[in-house]
Amino acid sequence: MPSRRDVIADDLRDRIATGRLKPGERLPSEAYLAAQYEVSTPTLRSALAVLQVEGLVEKVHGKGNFVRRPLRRVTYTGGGRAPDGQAAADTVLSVTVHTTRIRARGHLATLLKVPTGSPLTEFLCLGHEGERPHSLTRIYVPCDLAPTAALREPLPYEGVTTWLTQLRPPLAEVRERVSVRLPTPEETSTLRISSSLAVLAITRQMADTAGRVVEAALLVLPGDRADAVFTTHYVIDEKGTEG
Amino acid sequence: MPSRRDVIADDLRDRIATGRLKPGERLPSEAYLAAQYEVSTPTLRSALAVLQVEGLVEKVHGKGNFVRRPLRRVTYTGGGRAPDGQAAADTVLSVTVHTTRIRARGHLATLLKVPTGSPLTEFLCLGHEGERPHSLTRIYVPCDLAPTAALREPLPYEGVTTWLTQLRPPLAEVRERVSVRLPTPEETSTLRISSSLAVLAITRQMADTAGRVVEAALLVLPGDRADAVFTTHYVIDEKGTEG
DNA sequence: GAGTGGTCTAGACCACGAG
DNA sequence: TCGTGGTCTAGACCACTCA
Repeated sequence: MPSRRDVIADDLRDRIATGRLKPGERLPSEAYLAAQYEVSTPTLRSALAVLQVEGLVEKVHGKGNFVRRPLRRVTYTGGGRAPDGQAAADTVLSVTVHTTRIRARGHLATLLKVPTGSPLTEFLCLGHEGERPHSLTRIYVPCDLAPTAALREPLPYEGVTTWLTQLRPPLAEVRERVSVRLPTPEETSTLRISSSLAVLAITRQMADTAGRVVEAALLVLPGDRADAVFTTHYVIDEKGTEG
Repeated sequence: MPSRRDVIADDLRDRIATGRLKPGERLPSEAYLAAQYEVSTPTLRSALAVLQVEGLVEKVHGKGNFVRRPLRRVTYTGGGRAPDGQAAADTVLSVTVHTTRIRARGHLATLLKVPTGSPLTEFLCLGHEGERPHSLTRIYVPCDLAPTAALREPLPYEGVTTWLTQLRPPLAEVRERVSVRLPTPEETSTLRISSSLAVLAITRQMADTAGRVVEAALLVLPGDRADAVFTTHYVIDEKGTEG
């Protein structure tokens, strides 16, 4: 038994898909649409909420509801580098918002495998595509490993990643954990997304050949336009295959 | 300015976190809670909706609202194998629901890099944890590569993965794309999840040393209890590092 | 100030589950 | 049958945007 909400959402979705409502276009007011569909405003609004979490409609308080322009998808490349061998994420405009020294505690200390209270350098990076932010990255590096220049002048994200490739001992392993969750209120405002839009959360650990964790990173990407790609190469050796 | 919905959601969340409401316990009725918080039922219900998408509360029509038991997290291991070198996902009870022959078309043909209309074998697998389903996997293999036994008697998921390790030419690359989206109505009922709970969708391509795609898989995992872990090892050679 | 969305109310009626 | 949640209504009042 389809609810009125779903019937209306389906109809509006179809109107958008067929171009009768164009990207960027403002929808009729909620009051008008409610009258058109012969439902109350809460019912119409619940239909719009469906389209909102689907990323098809954007609500702007005081202005109206708008058909969202199709978003270019953001692709995160796992393994610490992009397919062409460049450092990952170097093609996006990325802005380092903040570089600070903090002390490891709780989950962060566990991730970096350092004692609680160890000094860390935090890089807070906000990725942009034009005006819109599309990624929030918090990178943590043990202080003795961080480039000393980083604290004098903010280092861009690319700087951190390219610097990592020059490590001694060299980088040996990247471990990335991907999960889905709702954004925190802070992430909601920073990324300018709806609080009901799930995000792709990636926790990255990078270790050198000595087994030391040289970087831990927490990445947050909007779920409606983010992909993460991981490529594993099998190496043939004398005893079989290895991931 | 915190809305009443958020105030109520925060309070109930706290009651659950501190154990004043225990896992599995039934909440007071919505009418009772609405009276207790001095709000109308729609307002109270919107607060419960918040907790529902957070996975803290489960609504059961005709019975009541229940505190969800903490779910064991499901970890998908990328790269085609689990950390111990075993085939991935071999520790979960996995059930092959269906094995069929279909023909490649659209996105699937692109994924497998075969012409439209090519015969494929589809393995439809449902992973379980006890009574609850926790993963839906659709595996596609070109028919000439699929074990002929597979069509006589259903092959379990483990069978497919172990069989892949014995390929000639051997497996050379696994490429996995992770994204977030809302479940389709079919996935909602198969996985028994809310239609508003985002899922982790993984598209996997496996190629042999000749570059032929020997398997494409579409995995769907509930976002509230699924993680995916990817590990990349850097191999040191004479000219530098390689992912 | 006019028009928009954001929130909330106090009910109504229906569908489901258990006794 | 009774209590539960599911859906919906008709309207109120507030907050934001823009002329």
